[in-house]
Amino acid sequence: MTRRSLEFLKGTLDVVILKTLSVGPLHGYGISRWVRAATGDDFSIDEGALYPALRRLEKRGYVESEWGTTETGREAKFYQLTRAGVEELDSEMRNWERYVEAMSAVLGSASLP
Amino acid sequence: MTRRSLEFLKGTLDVVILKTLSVGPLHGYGISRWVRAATGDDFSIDEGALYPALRRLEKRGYVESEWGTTETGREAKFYQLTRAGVEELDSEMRNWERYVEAMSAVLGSASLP
DNA sequence: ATCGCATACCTTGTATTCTTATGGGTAAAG
DNA sequence: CTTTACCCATAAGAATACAAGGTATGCGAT
Repeated sequence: MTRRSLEFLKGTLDVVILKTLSVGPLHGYGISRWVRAATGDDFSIDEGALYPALRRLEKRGYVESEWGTTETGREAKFYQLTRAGVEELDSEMRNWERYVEAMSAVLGSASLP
Repeated sequence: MTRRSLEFLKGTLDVVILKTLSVGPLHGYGISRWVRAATGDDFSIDEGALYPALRRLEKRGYVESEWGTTETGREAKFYQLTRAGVEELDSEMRNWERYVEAMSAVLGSASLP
């Protein structure tokens, strides 16, 4: 059976991107591929969401960009985390964990027999 | 220290409401209180989100409403799950679990030392 | 008695963020 | 030479949550 890719819950894309960049500088397309691979196609970042998100993150000072050349010899804009970005990632990850706990508290409770 | 209430990720409010109603029929204010209690104030449903959400769910046939009287003698609109609502809850809960797994796959991976 | 508080409903406006659609361009592979 | 993979980007649209405000009732305390 075909497992459709999940839609992103609004607000979680940023932390996914930041986390991906915590491995090292990467360009948009690379981020997209990394995420898809890491999640077994469960997450597939649409480019219409990715590039605006990267600009958003840059505007907020969480990432910096620089044009460079990929391993395959193409021009690409490489993004890397700033110090503020590292802190933001840390903060958002804790937030996510707390969110999951809260959801568990609700969804895990007993319902009617 | 003060723990601010978490913002809802868009898309998860519905499943929280449906789950709350799976315990039994309840009115809006009661849902709000139940959720706050169950999550230790981590989730606090804003009324500007709750009532539109209930209408949305009713429009989609996942809940039905009926005016009644609360234990405290007030008029209140009681909502209860429909059969379709039960299925939707089930579906959304599985979806949520899959989402958490995908997020774990990303956030749990090793980053730079 | 009346004041405030908790209870209960609702609407409007605003902001954010994702999706869908669309567009451009280069290089490698079939 | 045509398709696939690589790479960037914007615009229109939908969806949803938040903020803020408004209405009204019953109850306990002053």
